[in-house]
Amino acid sequence: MSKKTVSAASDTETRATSEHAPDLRLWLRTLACTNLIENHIRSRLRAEFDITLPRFDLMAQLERSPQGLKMGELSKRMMVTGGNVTGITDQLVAEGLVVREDSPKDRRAYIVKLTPEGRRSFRKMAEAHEKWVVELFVGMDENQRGQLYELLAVLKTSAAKAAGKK
Amino acid sequence: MSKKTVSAASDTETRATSEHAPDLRLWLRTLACTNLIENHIRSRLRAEFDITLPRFDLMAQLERSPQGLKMGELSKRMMVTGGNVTGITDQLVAEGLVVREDSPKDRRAYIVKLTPEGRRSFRKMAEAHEKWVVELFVGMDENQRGQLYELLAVLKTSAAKAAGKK
DNA sequence: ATGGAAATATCGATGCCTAAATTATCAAAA
DNA sequence: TTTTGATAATTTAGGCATCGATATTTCCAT
Repeated sequence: MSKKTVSAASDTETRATSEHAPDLRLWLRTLACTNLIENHIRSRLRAEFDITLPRFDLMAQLERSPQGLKMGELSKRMMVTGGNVTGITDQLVAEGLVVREDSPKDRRAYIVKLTPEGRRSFRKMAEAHEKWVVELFVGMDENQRGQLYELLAVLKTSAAKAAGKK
Repeated sequence: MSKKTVSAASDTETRATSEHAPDLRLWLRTLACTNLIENHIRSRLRAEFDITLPRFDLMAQLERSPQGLKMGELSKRMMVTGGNVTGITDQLVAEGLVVREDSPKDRRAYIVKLTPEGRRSFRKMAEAHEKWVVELFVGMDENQRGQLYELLAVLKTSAAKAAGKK
């Protein structure tokens, strides 16, 4: 009867099987959605602004903290390791988009800030970025978006708790 | 009145500002959830089985396609580039967990399959993996999980459409 | 004060990931 | 045939990401 896998799946979710726990299927679907959107945004950022997603993300954090952030704060907020932040910051410094200033309070720490050019550059990109995101969610109605937002809050709490206590 | 940012945010979602479009906040929350869960699973896979998440994912694809998969099919299903699949497969071959067989139909292509050891090894890991996922979702009730699952289907369709054309 | 634990950032090794170029094969048309 | 174009996989170069180790500095209990 050749079920002939609907093929051309192109999708992480295909990892799920009917025997799998519903939670697993739910997780794989979540992952598939995120990858789809993230990959799309990543390639558009590259194509249209010649910037990488991690650099954009770091700049976004600084945009909303005009007083600047310490490396460790960036690391926490971006949910990546400290060594990683060091590397991304190096690149952005080399491009003149951010600066590392010595912290007056703590000689171990730096305060990272957007440069004027960095701020200008980011604002232009952020505008386009937001438009792309809106496009990607346009197939959901107002109500669905609201529900999804609330459900993800529940999930976040659940996962943070489970992940936190080892 | 110093709202004083609830701080200790530790969260990508902090990128959102009240001025941001609701869609953007929704997207950032989605991303935060995924990162939280994915990072947790990644570190447990490493700690308990000394394997990376990408290798686990590749093996998971093969587990449910016992006839084997071509490199390109793996690439599509995992939503990563072909060059990436080449590298991950190399590692798994070196570990004796998968094999590359010549395709009888097409001399350009390989068929990748789990070895008996790979299958045995994967099944043990998958069992633990599924348990972790269940733990992470335990804070959502049955109804919420069902709703989330359906809403993500809508999102996936929406995003695939928007990302596809253009 | 001071000695030890914790915090801040960086570095080095390793592996993932992409984009672009390359090699080899296939398939279909001139 | 032989050319043409597409497809399958790899390779290369650059950047992202983790982990573990290191050097400095800070904090605190003595």
